[in-house]
Amino acid sequence: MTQDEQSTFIVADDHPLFREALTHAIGNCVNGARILEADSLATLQDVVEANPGADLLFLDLHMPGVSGFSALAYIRNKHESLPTVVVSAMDEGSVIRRAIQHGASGFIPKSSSIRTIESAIRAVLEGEVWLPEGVDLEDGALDSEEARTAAALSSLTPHQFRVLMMLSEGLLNKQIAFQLGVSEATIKAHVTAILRKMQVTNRTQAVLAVQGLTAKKPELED
Amino acid sequence: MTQDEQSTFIVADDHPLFREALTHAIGNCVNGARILEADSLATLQDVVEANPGADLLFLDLHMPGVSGFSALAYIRNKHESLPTVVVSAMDEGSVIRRAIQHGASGFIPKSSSIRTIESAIRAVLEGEVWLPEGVDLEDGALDSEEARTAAALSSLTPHQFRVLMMLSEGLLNKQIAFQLGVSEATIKAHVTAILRKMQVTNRTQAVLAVQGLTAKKPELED
DNA sequence: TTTGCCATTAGCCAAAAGTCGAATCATGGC
DNA sequence: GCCATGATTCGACTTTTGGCTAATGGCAAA
Repeated sequence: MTQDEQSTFIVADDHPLFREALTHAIGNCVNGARILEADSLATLQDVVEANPGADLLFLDLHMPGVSGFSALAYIRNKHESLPTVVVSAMDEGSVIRRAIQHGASGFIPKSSSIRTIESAIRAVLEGEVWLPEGVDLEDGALDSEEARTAAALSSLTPHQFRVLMMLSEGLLNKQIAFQLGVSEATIKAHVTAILRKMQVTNRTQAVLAVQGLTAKKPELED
Repeated sequence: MTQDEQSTFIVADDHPLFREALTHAIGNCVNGARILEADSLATLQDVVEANPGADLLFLDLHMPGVSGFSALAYIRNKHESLPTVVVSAMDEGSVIRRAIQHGASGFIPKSSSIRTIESAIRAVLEGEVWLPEGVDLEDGALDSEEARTAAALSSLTPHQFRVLMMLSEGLLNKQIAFQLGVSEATIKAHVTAILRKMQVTNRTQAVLAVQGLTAKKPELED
């Protein structure tokens, strides 16, 4: 139990090479950093739950098991004390803006140089919000529909969230049950709870709500 | 049966004011144009089916009953002789590119001036592909997943397509049956045919495929 | 006219989805 | 230690889905 003072970082990305690069960058910024890696939604949840006091999470928007802002919205609302930096290959302004609106402390395009990444890490560790050059946030309002979905997501338990992500892949209850190693009855119970919390009446509507958090165009009004 | 030589235009947009503006613009470009209007998927289908020889269709990407490129892909593949110009408030390059890839003969941002719109109409009537200034198409390849979905959509009958769009709103068979004024058995027959043609095994997967045609980000690879 | 295709419906059946109530288990507070 | 809370689990039951067969009428092309 000799718990020392070192910082803990979580790197969630399904690309091993990129995880390594990020790990290096972190090492260059912080001495003796403890770095935990996750390459899927399942491991990410395990790591986050097991390390509530982690100092910073690096989160890719696209990993096995989740896509879009679902994981960001879920984790940010569940663990408000865990600053999260989004790391993504999509560097369009609208994606960056939404990431910040969902609570990200920064946004690092995957095309960034090591030098840039390191300065981003340093900035975020000091409590700043780091953005790529040339990006400003203008209005800070999240689409109300999207905000409602994000709030609903954050009310889900870890298992429920994972089940919802699997529903969003079009899987049957039976398939989900098999993959999670529980009975179909358990999945049904989870689904019922999900539908209730998301205020929808069937799985298709739940999936549609989640899809609204997947990277998409801002729909301009006329 | 005194069929004269006048041109027929179809304007599909749920915004009456914009339909009127477009109608005016068309009138300024073509003498004695016959203009048919549609404000929803249902009326659009009726008009298109009833006027197979129409000369040009103006199609909004967002109307009651459809969203995204579904209607464009469906109509373009069903009625290849009907040139279609997409009219949309979303004027990002990726949206324009995909519209053209789905067979549009042009793209008119709703923010365009009357003058611009008229020159667009003239260009398209002469067989050109009209784009906003500063947009070029670069590569012309449609995402293969998206192309497969588009092909599947075009194999649907009009009723099947409408049912699929209603599935995509999360409606029950019973609700769809009520709205269309037919029995639930009919809807079930349609759904079965839809699943077969789209090569999926349940309605959620069908809806996910359609969602892939809704405006979304190009997912960059790393 | 004959031949398809489409739309419509019914009926039957198996599978999947969704609801309810209840048992178990862990965890944190008193 | 004990209790309350909430997460997870599950079986039983009802509703919805989806597949299959079969029959009807309309409509358009060969």
